[in-house]
Amino acid sequence: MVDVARLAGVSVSTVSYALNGTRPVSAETRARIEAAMAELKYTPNLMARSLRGRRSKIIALVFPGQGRGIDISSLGYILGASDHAQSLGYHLLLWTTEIDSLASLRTLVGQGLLDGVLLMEVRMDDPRIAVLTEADVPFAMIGRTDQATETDWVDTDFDQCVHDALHHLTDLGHRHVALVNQAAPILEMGLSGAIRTQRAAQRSAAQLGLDLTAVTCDSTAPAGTALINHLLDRHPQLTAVLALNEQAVPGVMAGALERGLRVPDDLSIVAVAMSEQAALMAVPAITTISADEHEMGRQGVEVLINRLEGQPGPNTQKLFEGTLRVRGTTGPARS
Amino acid sequence: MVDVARLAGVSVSTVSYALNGTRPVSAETRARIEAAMAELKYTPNLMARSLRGRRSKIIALVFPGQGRGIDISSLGYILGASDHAQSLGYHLLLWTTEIDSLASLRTLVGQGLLDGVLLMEVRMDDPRIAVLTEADVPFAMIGRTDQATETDWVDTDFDQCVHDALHHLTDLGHRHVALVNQAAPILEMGLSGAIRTQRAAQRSAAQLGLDLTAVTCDSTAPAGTALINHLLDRHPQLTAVLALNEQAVPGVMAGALERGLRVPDDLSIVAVAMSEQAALMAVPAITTISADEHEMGRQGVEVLINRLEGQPGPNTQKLFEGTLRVRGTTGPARS
DNA sequence: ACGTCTAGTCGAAACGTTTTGACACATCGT
DNA sequence: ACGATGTGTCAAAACGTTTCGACTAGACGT
Repeated sequence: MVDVARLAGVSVSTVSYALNGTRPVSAETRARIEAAMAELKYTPNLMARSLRGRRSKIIALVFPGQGRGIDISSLGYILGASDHAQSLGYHLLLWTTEIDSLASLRTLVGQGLLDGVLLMEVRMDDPRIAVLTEADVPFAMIGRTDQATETDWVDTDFDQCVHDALHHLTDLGHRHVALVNQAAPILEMGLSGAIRTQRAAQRSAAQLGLDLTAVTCDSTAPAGTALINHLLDRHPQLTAVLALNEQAVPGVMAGALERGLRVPDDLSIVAVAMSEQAALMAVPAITTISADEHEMGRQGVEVLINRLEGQPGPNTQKLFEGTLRVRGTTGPARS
Repeated sequence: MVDVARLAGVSVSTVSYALNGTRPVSAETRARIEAAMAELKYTPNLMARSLRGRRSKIIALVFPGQGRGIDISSLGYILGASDHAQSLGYHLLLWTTEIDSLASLRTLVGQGLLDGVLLMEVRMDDPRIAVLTEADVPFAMIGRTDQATETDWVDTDFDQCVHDALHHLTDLGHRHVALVNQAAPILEMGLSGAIRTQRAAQRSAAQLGLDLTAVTCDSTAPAGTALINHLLDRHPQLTAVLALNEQAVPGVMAGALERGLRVPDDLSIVAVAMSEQAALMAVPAITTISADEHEMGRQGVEVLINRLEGQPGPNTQKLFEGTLRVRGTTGPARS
């Protein structure tokens, strides 16, 4: 920058003003400065800028992805967030350590590297919020806590998803439905989507007069297979499955087939919050109800950056309705 | 840091020495400093450190993920890289803009924010290398270019994968095999894995006396379905498919089933570089040959950071063999 | 003709570290 | 008893920006 200033015959501060428009600069001076920058291939140093200006244009996406295995929908969120961050001129740091490691989160935000944080895999009572509040780091969430009034978030409308899914099944004549949720440890630690789905399913089932059996299932295809076998042994009257477990669903289908059941003739399946891609990979393609993950990731970043740059204002909270896509795994209940 | 120094009754430089071990500090002084740091909840500021020390401990993972849709194996690489970066004390920046946008890459590395770059989706002749070399930014690749002697990389051994896969099919009596590769634009732009697979397949087929039909296919299940129909119309003698297209494979299976063909009895399928998870989601589970993506992502970071911190030395280049996992989609050729 | 405003520019201080050179003191081999 | 070596500490310079206060010159209203 000193070189640019010298070459353009102005002071460094003038170069800075030309760069940021902080103060007016005459047209001819600006032209000389720009020429000098081009000639020297000058790019502003982000570290110095951040150090002085105490804003780094870096946000972190906190994604403790290990507990659940890898699902495609997660990648959708991540890519959506990353794309949008870049288009808004931000850098996206990916932080994948386990959710319980609060110390590492504290260190991360303490380093003064981040302008803000976007939280994924939110729990109903999420200890990370205290850490971030204490460190005074702005944040937003993809997902929401139990009392989520004072925070910014985007989330899937699980109530609506579950209700519409169960409604769909009821319309087809199903009366006995199993909810295949995430793995037990995940429910125990209170992952928001899993808990909300559970609650919504119980509520909707009661309302629709359905018999609902709620079970947990590890996030692997084999676990799904084992589970559906166990489930059908115990509850032979079951004709439908509502699943919040992208990875177990194919296993459930496989298990049903192995038992000689046809999908959807003998067993209907509808998956909540499963990605399009995963749904289309199965044969038959899976009936799903979910919100667009890419868009949600995008909006998460949008909300966060709005908080960073906008005036204080009230919290932004966006609920995304899922669209029911009836594909090949739901049909009339066998009589 | 000034506060810590004051509280501990030493100078800032001494605090710095205690922090980094740059110079000896007496045990009692160190204890006082540590107490002061704890009391003040001091965390070193990364921006200042980077500005002065000209190393940021930030690396970027350049992952132009949009061209191909989203596949699970990609997420494996990303998570592997992210985990390992963190365990080595680095931050991982995710950069997802399109591969052709060299200008944006130039800007990124020009900002002096990055210690190094890890490149994914490498082309046989990759223009990004020139950009990085010119900007004098250390880099490593997951994948490799055509003449990859002067660079650091980790890559799947596509030759071995393809050869073993075709060998497996030959052993089962297959003589007429189709190679279902990535989408045409991806091959045209020279994506390394796709090109290598193509070449290796042709070479191995010739060697094994196989009749090989190589085709491209968009990365979606429906495209796979359309393709296999077209393919079987034209080449009814086909009994096996070798695929490098995680997302099309389920579509290929579905298409075959719709035609009344059984898998693997009438059509065998083996997928190259498909993730475990995707393979297990299908029914029957898909026979694959692939390297561990998580481990490769990990090693990519390892190699990069080794270059950053180690002495100059020769280039590190690691080829990962794929392991053949025979599952439910390969069987004896129908006679 | 006088103060007031705005455009345009500059020099210097600040952001929070690391690193350099210098110094004091003790230990050691001869 | 003497230089050499090693340990422990400090003050100050640097890293590359942004921003503050100050200044000039012209325009404007009265």
